Order: sequence, then C-alpha cells, then structure tokens
Amino acid sequence: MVQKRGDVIKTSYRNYAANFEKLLSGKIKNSVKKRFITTPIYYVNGNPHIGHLYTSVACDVLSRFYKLFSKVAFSSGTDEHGQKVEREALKRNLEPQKYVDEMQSKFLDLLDRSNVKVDCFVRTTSKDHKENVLKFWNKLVDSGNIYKGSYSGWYSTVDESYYSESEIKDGKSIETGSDVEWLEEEVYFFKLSEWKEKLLEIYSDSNMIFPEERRKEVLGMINSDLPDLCVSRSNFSWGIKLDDQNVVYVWVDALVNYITALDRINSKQDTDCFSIENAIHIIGKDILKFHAIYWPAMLLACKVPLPSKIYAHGWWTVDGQKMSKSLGNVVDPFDLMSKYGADEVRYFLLKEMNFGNDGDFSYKKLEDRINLDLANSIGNLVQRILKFTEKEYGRVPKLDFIDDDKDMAILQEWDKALIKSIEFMDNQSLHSYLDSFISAVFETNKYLEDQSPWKKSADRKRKILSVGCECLKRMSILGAPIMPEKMIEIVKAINIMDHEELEEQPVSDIDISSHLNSYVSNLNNWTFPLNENYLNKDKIFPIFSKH
RNA sequence: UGCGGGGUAGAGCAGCUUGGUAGCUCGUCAGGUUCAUAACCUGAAGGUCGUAGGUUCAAAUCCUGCCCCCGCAACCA
Repeated sequence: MVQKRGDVIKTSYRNYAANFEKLLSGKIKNSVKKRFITTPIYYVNGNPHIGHLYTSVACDVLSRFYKLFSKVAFSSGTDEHGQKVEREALKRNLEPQKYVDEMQSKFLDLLDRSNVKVDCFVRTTSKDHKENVLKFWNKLVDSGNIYKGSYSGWYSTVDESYYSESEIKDGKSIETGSDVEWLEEEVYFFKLSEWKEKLLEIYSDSNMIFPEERRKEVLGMINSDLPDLCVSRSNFSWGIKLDDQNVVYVWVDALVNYITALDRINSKQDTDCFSIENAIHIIGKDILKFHAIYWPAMLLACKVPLPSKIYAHGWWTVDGQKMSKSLGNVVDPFDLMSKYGADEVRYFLLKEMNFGNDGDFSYKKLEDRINLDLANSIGNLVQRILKFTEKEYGRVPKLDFIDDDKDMAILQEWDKALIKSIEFMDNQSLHSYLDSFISAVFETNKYLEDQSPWKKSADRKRKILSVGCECLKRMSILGAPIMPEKMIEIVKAINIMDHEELEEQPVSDIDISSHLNSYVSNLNNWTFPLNENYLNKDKIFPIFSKH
C-alpha cells in the first residue's frame, strides 16, 4: 500500500488502518503465542519498597504490552514462610499467620495503587500452594534426588546463617560480629551436584538467561562449586512441614509458587493451557542463583521442561547510594505515588533504569522526567492538538486520504515505533521501548511545528489536525502498557471507544487490548465529537516545581 | 584472590558482535515561533572515546599489558 520512494504517495485511510490492524494482530511478528510472566514472590519481612514496585511495574508493562496481540498470563505473590517472618511476628507479639496477613495486604495495595494488574496472586500460606509444594517435594523424593543427612557448622541465630571456618574468629562472625555456635541438624538434601553437567550443557549454549553477562555469571557459579543443597530446616517451624522436625527450605517453597500460579490460571480455561515452558521469570539480580540454578535443577529432576526466559534486572540506588534502612534512604513507593501519580512513577522507573543495569533514583531526576517528557512533550502535544481541533471543528476530523509525504512520514513514525517496540520487548529491553515511544512523541511535536496548521489553508489545516489526532490514537495504544490510566484519558477525550463500556470499570483496570477490536474497527469510519468532559479536565500531566 | 561488569562532551547513557564522517537525553548559549502547559521548534559551543603498546590503508570498535570504579562469592527487587 505504501509506494516506493519517488512515487506519489496516496493511500486511503482505510488501507492504512488495515495495515496498522495487521501489525497489532501480530500477523507480522507473532512467533511466540503464549507468555507466562512472573514477578518473584515478595518476602513479607518488611514493607514494600521502590525495588518491589519496579519489578512489579516492569512485569505489568510486559504483560499489558503482549496482551495487545498475544496470550498472556501474569502472576505475582508473597513469600510468607521462614524464620525471619516468624521472628518479626514474635517481635510484634503476633501469630505468624496474623502477621503475614497484614504484610501481604501491603503488597496487594502496592500492586493496586500502581496500576499493576495481575492475573493471579499466590501466597505461600494458601492451601493449594502448600499442597503443590508437598506434591513437588514428593516428586523430588520419587526421582531419587532427596536424601537425609546431617548439616553442621557454625551458626549465628541473629544472622540466620551458617559460616565457614574462615569466616569466624573467637566465636564471632568476622563480618557481622554476632555470636556463632556449633550446630548439627538432621536435614534433607537435594542432589544439586548431580545436575552440574546438565546445567552447564544447557547454559553453555542457550539464550535462556538475560542479559548475557548474567549467563556468564551463572556459568561461573556452577563451575566454581555446586554442593548439594540443604532443602529443609529443623530450627524453626514457620513453614510447610515435612515431618516432626523439618520444614521445607524457603526457596523450594517459594519457587513452586510458579506452579501454583499456573494451576490457578489453567483452571480458568479449558484448552490452550500455560506451562512453565511459557514462563518469563523477571527477577532482581540478587536471586539469580535460585532461579537460574536451583529452580532449573529441581525442574530437571522432576522432568518438567524449563522456563523460556529468566531475566535479571538491576538494583536501585538512591542519590548514588545503596538503598538501606541504616542510611534511612529507603524510598516509600506509596508516598511517591501519592505525590506524583502512579503512571508518572511507572514511566520514570522504566525510563531511568536500563533494564539489566542498576538505576539511580533521585527526586530531581523524577521531576525532570515528569516535567520534560510527560508534561512538556506528551501533555503539551495532547493539549495543542485537541484544543486547536476543538476550537476549529468540535470533533475529530475525518482522515479519508493520506496524500502528503510529511503526513505519511509521521504516521509511519508511529508504526515503526510499534514494530521496534515488539523487538525491544522480546529482549526485555523496556527502556528502549520507552525511548521509541517518547521519540515518536518528539517527532510529532516537530511535525506540527513543521506543518504549522495555524498558518495553513482550511483544507490543509483540517488534514494536518486529523493526522495529529491519528497520532494521538497511536500514542494511546503504544503508551497504554506504560501509563494505562493516563492513556485512557486521552482515548476518552478523543472519544473513539465505547464510553459506556469504559465507564463501567475503574480506569486502571481498563485494558486497551481488550477493547482493541472495536477500537481498530472504529478507525475506519470515525468523525468523533471530542469529549468535553475530558477536554476540560485538568492538564493531563501537570508540571512539578523544582524539588 | 576467584568470577562478572564498567571507564565515551558539564551530567546520565548509546555505539563495540559485522573496524571506515563520534550519537542520544538533559544542562549551557543564541535564534525562531505562539496552536499549546513560561510550552514547542531550529542552530551553536563542548569529546586526543581510562592508560601504554600492537594488528590494519583505517580502531571508541579487534589483540596484549597496566591503572581506577562497581557488583557477585551472603535467603535484601
């Protein structure tokens, strides 16, 4: 439909929209049909912080993006067992269950508040999960990968960990200075060492672990030392019981959450079920070992196919310093969102951190991003197009033919942004996706400047503004996974989706992808009155004064 | 020490796989414009690409040595 360079470009809008529809329906690139996206389950021994928020948002953006054109299941949850939790509960004079109930709700709030929409939320204390863990355990036992042995060493109750001879001095840990005592436990072991060769073989030539440097790190870990793994504990009781003495090792318990999530998701559908093979595990780099070594080894032992991808992202520093309670620089995600807005914070987190590397948080950076990208570029773009359009026509003017190079070029800019985004997202390169999104916004501002509709004849003015509105539609689709709430506001202003349907649910729940059919078919015949209710609302992205 | 990552304009980064006019965002300075949120657009200044060698007609890009920073070697996303 688009002619070669040099030819006169002239195409009907219908053709153009059809092509866009093709892009979205995944006909151009749709090699992977099902994706099971997971956050780690969050340990409830402390309040949610910005890192939890980041992981959740990153997964949500992946999930919402892929839902535009393929099948996705998205799970998260909380890890509620273990000695630290038991101790925290004790400190507060609470039953562990009571304590985890309280903490767990904070994590649910976090997801809710940040517009993260999961399909499934697994608590390790829930009944079906406990059953799954025992089922999984029995599979490991049946496969001959579990044996009972004794574990002994210098143990610090305070630090909750064993130390080797070289790590202690005068009955104290060199590093933390806490007392250690000789302890012997009768516990179960998993024959991790037997999977060494198999894991090496898999990872030596595989694109399962991302980014690449993490794969090397994992290879290093496997090569250096891979002793059998102690998979039960006998010195505390808050966990899934194996016998009178032992509870299941926290990580066996935690990792099985992915199986529980699958069970729940699959129980809601008859066919076309998800499996671990569809999994894209998004994790922080600190838990790489558990996901890239322990988990695959256990899956191999149980003869379950491995996840398709394990992606380790970096950590947040605050003003260049490591985030820690003792420094008092832990950023509270709830405060952040109530001051700046959920979508704004989502945008910032993803833009600021190159997925895979560490990122640095500061209020100045956050406000700069919001003011420059969101308010000045996106917000202003929406405003200048819609206000002008409203003044001139009171409705979105129909775009029947595209017959100008510049018009075609800017529309194609958005198509390209979408195509590139699909590639970027397949590599979990979220920041590149945001880059291509915001670049298209910049280009659209340039287009307007270049075409200056305010100086043009009535015909040309109408054409330029209709192209401008078209760009806003593209923007709302491409930007919806990042800022679901704000992009829906734009959709509502342009009035191109069925409003009654939209009003029925809170904006953060609206999934543009689920409306895409009517949305796209509407592209062909639209002269929509602008929705004054939304036009006259406050600015979509207000500017923040310098921090 | 072992393993891994990094050192590119004032700041933050991309480029390195497949060598060939050094790019992006922000900041600074000058101009344009008024449809729009004191916004938007254009242009300029600013870099011997950590360091010393090597390969090559040609290296930020490949190879070697060295210096500095930071992670992982610990149940914190």
